[in-house]
Amino acid sequence: MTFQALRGTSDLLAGELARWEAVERTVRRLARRYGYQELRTPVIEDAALFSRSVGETSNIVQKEMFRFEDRGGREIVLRPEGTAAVVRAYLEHHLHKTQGFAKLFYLGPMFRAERPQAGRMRQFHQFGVEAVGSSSPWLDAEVITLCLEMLKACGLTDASLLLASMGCRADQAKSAERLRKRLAPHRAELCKDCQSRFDKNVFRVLDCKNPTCREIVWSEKRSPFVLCAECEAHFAQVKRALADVGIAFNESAVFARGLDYYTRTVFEVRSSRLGAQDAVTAGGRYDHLVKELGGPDVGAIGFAAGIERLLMAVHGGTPSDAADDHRAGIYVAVARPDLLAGGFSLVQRLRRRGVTALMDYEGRSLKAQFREADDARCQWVAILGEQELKTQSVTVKDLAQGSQRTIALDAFVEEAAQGVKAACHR
RNA sequence: GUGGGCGUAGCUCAGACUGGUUAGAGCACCUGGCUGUGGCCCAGGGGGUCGCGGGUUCAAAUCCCGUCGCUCACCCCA
Repeated sequence: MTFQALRGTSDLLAGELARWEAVERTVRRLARRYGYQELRTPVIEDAALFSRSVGETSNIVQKEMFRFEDRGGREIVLRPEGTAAVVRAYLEHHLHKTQGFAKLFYLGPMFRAERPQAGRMRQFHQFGVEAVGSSSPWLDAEVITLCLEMLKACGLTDASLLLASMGCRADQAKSAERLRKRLAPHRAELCKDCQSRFDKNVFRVLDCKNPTCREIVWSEKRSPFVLCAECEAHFAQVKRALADVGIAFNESAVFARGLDYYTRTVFEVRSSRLGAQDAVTAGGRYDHLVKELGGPDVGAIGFAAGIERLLMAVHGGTPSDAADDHRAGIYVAVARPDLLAGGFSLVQRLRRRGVTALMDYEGRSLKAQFREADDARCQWVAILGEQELKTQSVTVKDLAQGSQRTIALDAFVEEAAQGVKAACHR
């Protein structure tokens, strides 16, 4: 009986992890540059948090949450997204009272019980940014700019930004009504899914792939979306601010986010280097969520980016072992198995002085030890043999140059430790 | 939840259509040539319930059925 990682989950090994760490470093560096502070929330939350925020009728809540009952009969879920939890924490720690406005970012795993495919995992990872407590359009521009800067700094070169405004709640109701009125005469012709979408969430009919549905939707040229004067002004300001800092975008009237909390500005960043799941980032304003979760009536905006998708778009299928010429560290090789004790005390002396040091404990041939030193990309091999033992010295070979010399043991340890210190000051 | 493709060595894959001696290759790994020296070369070696279960047959990696897994797509989304 052998075990394997659950469907839609995966292990990350050293080579791949280097890329993840680079993304995490970049995200933290840029987030702080823009004044956002890291927040870590639990992976499990009260199920109601998401049904209330993301929406009872949303796909995520209806069929994609990992849900279970704990011993006290509480409904628990593995978080399917980050925004609701951030707002929950914002309120739980009274950030609305102590600082009013909070700029937060997070990084971590999310869970959705979907059928896996390219760019879609059951446990996937996101980094995200949330600015909670303001309705300023400048903040929309800041968040979108930060998002693009992060993606670019991570190496994404073909990001395309899609921008739209869903309007306020009143606008959405009006738009929905207009759309329903337009579709009503053709209701019987719509596909089965759209029949139910008509009542549940009409906007979803707009991105139906069914040819008949498409034809009906597009038969009227005028957009079903209406924006009130305030929302129109807000959106115009966002677009102006983005243009001022040189951010290019495509405006699209027909994409609407499938999460109920979105209002006004919504955006998505896609990459052409991805398959069917081409959204690397999505986000938008959620001006009523804080209040709906029991807080004050303040606006907020944020986004979440999929790390797996980002890495896929940046590196494609390139293997990650990145065998560069960089060599570092010392491999201690012993000429005979009975010298293992001397070798072990030498690697420990080196490690305690901050030097990377490796050795083989199997008592293998020098040839095998050298091969391993080379595979591990060590810079030097320090040989301990009979001759060295007699004179309390080591023979040190530079693997890149092939040169070799014998020096006193204590002097060697000192030299190696100084070398590390020098490298740190550089 | 629905469809397509694929499961043979650690990895990438031949072999399958036209069942037939001990199931192969390359890479990786180990050992030796070079008894105190890496990369290159040469020689040798270890490693496989052919995903699993059943059926057909004298005989199944190969044909049939089922099942599990992976993968891509739909849906939806990061």
